[in-house]
Order: sequence, then structure tokens, then C-alpha cells
Amino acid sequence: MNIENILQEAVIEAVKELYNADINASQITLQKTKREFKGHFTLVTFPLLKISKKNPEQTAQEIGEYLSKKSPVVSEFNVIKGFLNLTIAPEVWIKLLQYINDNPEFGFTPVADDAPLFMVEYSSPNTNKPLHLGHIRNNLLGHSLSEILKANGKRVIKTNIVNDRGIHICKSMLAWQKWGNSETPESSGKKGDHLIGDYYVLFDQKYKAELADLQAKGLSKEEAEEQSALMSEVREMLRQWEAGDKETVELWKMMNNWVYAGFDETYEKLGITFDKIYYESDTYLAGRDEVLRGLEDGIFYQKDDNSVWADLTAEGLDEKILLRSDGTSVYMTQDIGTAKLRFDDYPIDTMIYVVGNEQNYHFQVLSILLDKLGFEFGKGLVHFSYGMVELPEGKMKSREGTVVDADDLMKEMIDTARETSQELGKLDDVSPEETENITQMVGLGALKYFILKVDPKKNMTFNPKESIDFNGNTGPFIQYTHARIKSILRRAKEQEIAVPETLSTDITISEKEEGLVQLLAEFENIVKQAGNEYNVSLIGNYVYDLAKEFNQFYHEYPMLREENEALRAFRLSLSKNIALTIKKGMKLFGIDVPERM
RNA sequence: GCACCCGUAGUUCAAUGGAUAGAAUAUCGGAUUCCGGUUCCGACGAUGUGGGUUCGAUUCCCGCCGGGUGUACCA
Repeated sequence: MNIENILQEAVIEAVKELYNADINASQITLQKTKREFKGHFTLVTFPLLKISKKNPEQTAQEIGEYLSKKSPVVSEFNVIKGFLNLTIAPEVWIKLLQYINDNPEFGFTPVADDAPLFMVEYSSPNTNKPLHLGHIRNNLLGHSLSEILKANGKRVIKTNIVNDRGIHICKSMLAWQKWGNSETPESSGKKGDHLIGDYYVLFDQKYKAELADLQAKGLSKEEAEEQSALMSEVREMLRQWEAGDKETVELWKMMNNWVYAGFDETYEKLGITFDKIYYESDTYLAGRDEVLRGLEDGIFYQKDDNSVWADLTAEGLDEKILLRSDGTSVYMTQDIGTAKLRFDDYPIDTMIYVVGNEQNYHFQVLSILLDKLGFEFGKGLVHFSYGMVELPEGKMKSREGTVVDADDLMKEMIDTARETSQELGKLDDVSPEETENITQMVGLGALKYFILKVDPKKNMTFNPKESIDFNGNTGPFIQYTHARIKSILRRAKEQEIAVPETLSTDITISEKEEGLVQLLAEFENIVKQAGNEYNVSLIGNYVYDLAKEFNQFYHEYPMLREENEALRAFRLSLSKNIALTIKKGMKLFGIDVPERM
């Protein structure tokens, strides 16, 4: 039951009858008719002129006449320049609404056991500092993309690669050892990730102080860096860790676990989950093995100092280091190892990496390297690249301490939502628990929607104040529309007006209502398109349109007071399905919608 | 230098190569105030620049200009 498909087939038939030519669906440009013209769908005839060998108006006229005569769904048509505007018969809209109503999962494709398997990697934190605003965009995109793929009938494994090894975590460890006085998350009352982050910052401060001291004694910056006692202690620690020194590994485990507990709290609040988590401490050796295998096979080469390189000049890129002269791994090595382990673990068809656009080059190289190493999935990997998030005040810079912490931001959003609803006193009659629940939905919904509605690849500005506005293109507005429809349905029930299961086709509905049904039916196509193009933001803009259109409709037509029973049934049913579609759309964004707010 | 990405109303965002480039917000004017924070109508206002491809370009190609990112034996 997809009107566009029906029209497409009808047009194919028309072209065959009229011009004796076979065309396929991709040659047909069918779009929604612009507001200012009469009709529902518009056929652009320009692409068909070569076949019809007539001018645009004639071609449109002929196809229009054919369709209105032969197709049961087309009731009228008009031609403006080369555009053929088709009006769909009113009872078709009622039947379509009935169909949507009968299929609660309308728009979603069920996931078959043998459906293509997608693995989506996102979040990918370092264990030396808490999550920040940039991670929020990453997490939201990864989660939403996964939901959209599932809605398109794909099997999805959500994965996270935790960067838990390396010099950065050693810095936190050393600072804690030296100046920590056995502080723990419990004893300090700090979240584990924040605690570790604080020690990372502390190390940096002490290190800088040390450098300043050395430079004051007349050393150059480079000499100071070389002679730093702190840095050499950190390096020693990393060596100990790599050698498996028991004490170091124990400390590392303990502190990492603090961080994980902190991350888990943040993820839970954001509504983010993973099916499988990988740790770089488990994968970097596999990467080294793969690189060495590549070296043996002559895919890579070794320099005199024993470092291993890939020559990518044939691909128009530079040379890329894969193993340092001391034999240790670099970032790329680890990603190769992680990829290998993943494909050993699962029969992945498509691997999607949700990683910021500053790593575009990295993934270009990774794709080539995996391919060279003989992994057939290499070529097809998808780097879901997204832009930076800035604030109205400007860019976030960790050096200047202008990084927005994820936990702080979420709290701020929820607090604002609470204040707003308290001011308006709308939740006075609901329980404190429910109020808190709704407050969270609204605060986080505002944040999520604002970030997800923007084209991922673009840099964006996140404005907290604007995001939580109850008017305009915002999450709360959409949530509010949903709550309002639910309220109408509650009232209908109170007044013992039932929303009937079947609709009568024997009523006259307005153009506005036809338009709403059309918009409602579009959901299916939007979900498909979003899944095929990995274009998350499509969903948000669609749901907002739907909510906005409903609000106009709601003020124009009576629902509970409508005397014509069949018409009232239609409107209530329409409202109900709009609420359901809003809910489904927001689910793809990981946004909850309250029943009341 | 080279590579990739981005330039759209004052601002934040839209627009599978299609009609007069849409919203939101801000500002200004009017109507309505009837289930829930109203809503509706109007005004104002934009494709960085120069070429090319074609029936038709915000979109594709080339050259400039502006911004971002990358190009590390960091991750």
C-alpha cells in the first residue's frame, strides 16, 4: 500500500501504451506537489521527453489523461509547464489511513534471521577523561543510526572500542600514585571517570611546572622535555605495563574499572547501550601480527631503523607508519587488529565507524590497508564522519577549559526542563516520580533532537537555550504535540467517544486532512531513505513537519465536538496515528515521548 | 604546499538536478483568544565569487575567495 509505487507503475504503463517504450522506475521523477498548486503528487515530464518526442505540456497532458482514465487512484490532474500534478481520490486517503492504523509497525521492516549484518562502532572513549559534548554527538549518532538500520530490517551489532592503554592512562595512574592519597570514587564522592580525569589534569599541571623550572634553569624547551623526570617515570610505567608487571597491571585495572563505572552511568542516562565492547589492550597485539604478516608478504616494507611502513603513493596518499622502530603499535595498527578480531567474531557485511571528521584521512588509509591485507570488507567499510559541535560562545578547547562535560550538560538540560514546567505549574497533579521522569525526557529530548536534526557531516552550534524552547523546531515541541494528542484521546475516552477500528469511506475530508494522511504515509519512505543513505537528520525534520502540520490542523477542525460521527472517527484515528508515528520517529532518535507534560 | 569537508535570510537549520530556494527564531503589523504552554495571516529578509555542463544548478565539473580539519615513530 504505497501510493507512489502504484503511481510509478501506472506511469510505466502509460508510457508503454502511449509511446510504446519501456522505462524503469528510476526514470520517473515523482515528487510531492508544492503547496501552491493543486494535487498530491507531481510527475516531472522533462526526463520523458526523449521518449514521447513531444513538448512538455503535451506529454504531461497525455499522461495525465491516461492516468485519470485508467488509474483508480488518480481522480484529477492539471498541467503547469512540464509538471503534471495528480490528485489522488479522497477515498484512497481514507483507505490508506485505515491501512496504517491496521499496521502498528507501519514504516518498519521486520528483521529476518539472515538479514545483512551491520556492525556500528561508536563512542570510542579514552579512559583518561570523562565524556564531553563531542562524545554526545557521537553517541547519539551511533545509537540513532543503529536504530534506523534496525528499522530497515538489518541486523545490527552496536560496538564500542575503548582506548584503555597507552601513555595517557599512565599519566593518570602516576599522578594518582604520587599525589592521590589513596583517593577512590567512594571516598571522594566523585564519579570514577571524573576522578581519573582530574588526575590527568593534575599530571599535566605538575609536568608543565617541571618544564618551567627546567627552562628557568636555562634549558631549551626540547631539552626540558627530554630531561623531565615525570615524563620518564610515565614512560617507565608504560614499559612495566607492557611487560605485564603485576603491580602496574593491578593499578591499571582498578583505575580503569572506576572509569568504566563512570561511563556506564553516563551511557545509561543518555540511553546508550552496546552489544559488544572491545578493548584496545586486547586488540593491539593482533594488529601487530597482521602488520608483520603483511611485511612478510611484501605488502609493507621496513626502513633501516626497523620501523614498518605502507607505501600508499600509488593511491595518491603518503607513506604511513604501522610499527615504530621499537616495534610498538600505533593507532592504525590497533584498528587493523580490532577489525580482524571483529570479523573473526561475526560474519559482518558492513562495518560502520562513527568517528569525527578529523579522522577522515585515517579511515581512508584504513580501508586501503585492510584491503591490501586481504580482508574483503576493507573496501566497503563506512566512515560515518561527523563535524564538530561548537557552542554559541565559540569552540571548545580543552586547554582553555571550555570543554563542556557530558554529565554537567545533561544535568543542566534536565534542570532547565524542571524549572520551566514548575513555572507553568502543569505537572502539579502528577506524582513527584512521574514529574521527574517527564523532566528527564524533556531535558534530554531537547538535547538529543537539537543535535540529531542537523546534517551529521556539518559542524554545528549547540545552543542549550534554544534547544529547550517549546516552540519551533525543537524536541520539546514534538514531545508536546504527542502529549497533546494523547490528551485529546484521553478526553475522548472520558466523554465515551470511542476511536473506532474501521473508518467509513463515505465521508468528505478536507485537503488539509488529505495532506496529513499523505505526510503520515511518507514515514515509510523517510525511514528507508535514512537507512540507505545513513542520513540520520532526515527523520527529525520529518517528525517536526508532522508535528507542525498537526498543530495547524488541530486548531482548524473540531475533533471532540464534531457532530458527524464518521468524520469524528476519521479525525481521531488520524490524530492517534500521528501520535504513534511521532513516537516511532522519536524512537529512532532515542528520544522518549511522554503521555503528558 | 598537498588532501578532504563546509560557505544558503540578522541567527540556527532545510532543499533524490526540478516549479516562485523552505522552516524556525528574531524584528514589525493585523486577526483570534474556543480541549493545554495559543494559533492564524501578513511584512522583512539568503544561495561567497567567476566560468562550464543542460530544457533546468544551492546541488555536478573547473578556477578564485573565506572558514575548518588532516597531512606525527599522538590517540
